[in-house]
Amino acid sequence: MSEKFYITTPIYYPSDKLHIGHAYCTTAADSIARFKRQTGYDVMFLTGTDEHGQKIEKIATEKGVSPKDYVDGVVEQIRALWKLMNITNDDFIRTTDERHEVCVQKIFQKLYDQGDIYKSEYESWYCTPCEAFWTDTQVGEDHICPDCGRPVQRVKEESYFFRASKYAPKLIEYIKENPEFIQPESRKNEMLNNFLLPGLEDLCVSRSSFKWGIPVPFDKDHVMYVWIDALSNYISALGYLSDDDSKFQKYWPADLHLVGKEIVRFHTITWPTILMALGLPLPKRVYGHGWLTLQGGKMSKSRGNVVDPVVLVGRYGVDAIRYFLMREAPLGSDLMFSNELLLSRINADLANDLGNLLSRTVAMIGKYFDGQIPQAAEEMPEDAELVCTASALPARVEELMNEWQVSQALAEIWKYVGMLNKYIDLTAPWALAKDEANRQRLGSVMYHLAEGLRIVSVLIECVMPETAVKMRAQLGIGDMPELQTWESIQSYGKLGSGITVCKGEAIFPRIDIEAELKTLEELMKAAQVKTEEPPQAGEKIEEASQISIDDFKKVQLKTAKVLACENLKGSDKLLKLTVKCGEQTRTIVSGIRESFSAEEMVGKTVVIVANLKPAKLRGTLSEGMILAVGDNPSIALVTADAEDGLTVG
RNA sequence: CGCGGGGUAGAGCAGUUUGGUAGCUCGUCGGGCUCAUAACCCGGAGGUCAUCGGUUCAAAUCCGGUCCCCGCAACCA
Repeated sequence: MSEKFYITTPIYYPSDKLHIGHAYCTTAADSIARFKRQTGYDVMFLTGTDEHGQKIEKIATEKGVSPKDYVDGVVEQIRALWKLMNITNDDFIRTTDERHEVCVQKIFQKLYDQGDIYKSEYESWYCTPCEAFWTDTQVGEDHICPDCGRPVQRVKEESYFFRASKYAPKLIEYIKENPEFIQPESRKNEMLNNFLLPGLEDLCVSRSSFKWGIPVPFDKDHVMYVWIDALSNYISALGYLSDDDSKFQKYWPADLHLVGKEIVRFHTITWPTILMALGLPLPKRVYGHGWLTLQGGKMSKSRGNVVDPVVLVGRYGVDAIRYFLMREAPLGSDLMFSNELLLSRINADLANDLGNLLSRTVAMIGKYFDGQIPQAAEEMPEDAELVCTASALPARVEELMNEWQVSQALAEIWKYVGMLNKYIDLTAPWALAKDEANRQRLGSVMYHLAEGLRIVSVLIECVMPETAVKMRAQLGIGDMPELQTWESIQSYGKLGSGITVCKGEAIFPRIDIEAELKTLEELMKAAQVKTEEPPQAGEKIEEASQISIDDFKKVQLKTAKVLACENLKGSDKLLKLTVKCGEQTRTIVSGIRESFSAEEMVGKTVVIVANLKPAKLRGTLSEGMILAVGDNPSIALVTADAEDGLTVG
């Protein structure tokens, strides 16, 4: 019976659609899960969504739908994203699943019954108009609501608390005795010095200020606060405390909780103390991965600098994106993202090194041997190094993958790809082909290239599953599963001769980076409503890249009449406009308040970009963009002396 | 002095644990090759390793001071 491996991602908060940072974490987990399966483990890979809480309740209310309907919609998008990214999770847990709610209520009850949960008072700041609670740091020294800017009041709320403090000494001991538990290592010290050693406070685990949560079983006025609800997903999904807990018996404790570095704390302190109270073993490892950063800063919805994975996958294919995410930086450190880095990585590693290697190999086998992979003959010195590297590679990759060094593993594989390219130069097959006497040698060279590529296809499969398939199709081994297993690359030379290769399309077409950067910039802009800051004059002018009429037609410009307009609360630059565009009315948020008052906007007929992807600005969904010229505070509007709802063009 | 991470060639990073000729990828310049996706291969240029001081025969690496960047501080992965 094979050994089990249980890996999880965090459950994501479906307040909005996910961005590439979430995709990063899930792709990493997926690559590791696939690798474990490949090397013979019985894998359980879990991801899901954390759907309760005040924030979701509020967003749903604003949109006029029930919280459940709202999250149902977002969750569908998330599932679609994982499908698009080729994520092979074995289960998808939602905290609104009945199985989860039942389980969590049992856990809560159990902790209460054994005296680990007690009733007390929770003191914080409250903003009455926003109906929101805030922490000391959130309200700042001035005690101002971070949302609406109005003063907040100090209030006390009755809450249930979990006796986390009781388990702190035991946890400190555990962390010290299990240095592998928190990774990377630097996080361990952070947790100990920052939170555990100074003394752990008990945890507020219920709220009565909002309703969108799992009810506390013995107190109708309270719903559970995030901690027990969300963290328990890792065991509720396995059927803990249910009629059938066979999965729990089999897979718990988790082998790896892969989490973002900002939630390491909850996974290495909160979660373990809950597990200790339940008398359950702790996860073997919690790994805090880094973030995707943009221009040195963190990507976040509120900064409006999110990168949409769907756009990128649509343009370059899922494997290119998966490769970039896994290759560009070690899992533990931050990963700098820019379009330029992405494109140059795709070109250099995937198009030039790997894609071109496959292409030239298959072409030469076609040209010199009618497409039949020849036999390897006598081994020459230059072959030996290749064979030696290839033979050692699987073990090396396995070692690195087992330390979650996906990036390093890929680097090792690419060293071998580099060697194969160099091997072609060294052996100069085109020269060998000129003399029939070299036919055996030529065949040998072709064989080593084909076998090398087969091995690479197996090694990269966990990160680039589609590419592995494409490579094998071209190598003519697509329908030979025995040549695709991890086992099959343990010894060099499993590839038989006489197999017919099949020249196909370039697996990674080379990208014209300069042109593509411009295109991408446009796409990203389109996906991300322009807001407060219009481009600085003079900065962006350069020569605008030329576009075709078809490109232009993609932008739907329409006339729209401003029916109503108000200042957007919480902002000093934005106006919220309600416009009529033909049959429909829509809301548009625009950063023109420094130039126009709300009153003077009403009644104007302006030109809008009608098919701009909606985006949220200061909490309000903006469904379009108003065209204007110049900079604040002297913007001029592009107005039209015409009906609303007409197409401009 | 809240805690943690970082400052190494034009860009992104490794090297710091166990001091001893500063390395990788991209870019750039020159050469080679023509099987291949203007790709591949070879070579060159480019760094006072943030800064000041200390220890040492020897410091990117150890110690201390200063400056700057980033993250965490009850939940944006």
